[in-house]
Amino acid sequence: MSDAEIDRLFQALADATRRDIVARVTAGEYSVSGLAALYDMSFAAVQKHVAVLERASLITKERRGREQIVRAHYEGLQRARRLLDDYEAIWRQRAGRIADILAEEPGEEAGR
Amino acid sequence: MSDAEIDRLFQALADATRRDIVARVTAGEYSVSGLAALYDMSFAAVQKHVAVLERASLITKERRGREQIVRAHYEGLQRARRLLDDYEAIWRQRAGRIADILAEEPGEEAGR
DNA sequence: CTGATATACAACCATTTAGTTGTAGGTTAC
DNA sequence: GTAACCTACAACTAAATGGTTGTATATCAG
Repeated sequence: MSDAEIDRLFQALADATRRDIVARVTAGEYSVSGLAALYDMSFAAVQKHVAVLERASLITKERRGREQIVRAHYEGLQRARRLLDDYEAIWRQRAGRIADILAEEPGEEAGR
Repeated sequence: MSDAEIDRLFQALADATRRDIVARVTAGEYSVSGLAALYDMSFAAVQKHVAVLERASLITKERRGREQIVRAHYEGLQRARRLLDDYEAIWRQRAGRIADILAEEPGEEAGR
């Protein structure tokens, strides 16, 4: 996963409207206009938010007649969560090292 | 946790340099200038990235003499991860509902 | 005290973002 | 076919972002 992809992923999540869209389409299906009706902004603005989420692989669109059905793309969300898990792993690793150092007998060279 | 706080959290993670800073200060201690030496940009630019991470509660700074020591703030990272966990919970809930619907006996009113 | 180091912050610039309105192209209903 | 609806996209604006340089302040070494 490239830096640019990860950038897009977190950038997409850094907006309350977009997070709400993700939550809603995760729970059920919505058309773009169905989503647009929920927010106090223009259709075009919501359409742009949907486009940002799509580029971030957090949702997918599928045409059904004249509507475009928006669905959550579970994998995108999973990838974001795994990245944060990786940071937590680094943290736990460090916590383990500190515990090791503290467990060393006093008088020994702690840094060696 | 307010929308603005969550915005700041994900926004802070949406930059490769800042993610690298988080990873490094999670593994060990760095001063601001110690971090700045790692990247091909001005000290002031790195300082700004550190400020963004601090406002997002992903790191803390502590003055030690003339240096400012940067440390990871585990709680901030945890909060981000929990938010993504919440989305996954919504997903699983939906997956459960779908399984329930599929499990209903054919002939019953599925929508009722 | 002087000089070097570490940080903070203001001012500026280019680019991106989040919103708007307007226009155009398909699809459905009648 | 015509009207209504859904979507796409261009063009514009205001504000935020990511970078720069320059200046000021505090700390440490000698």
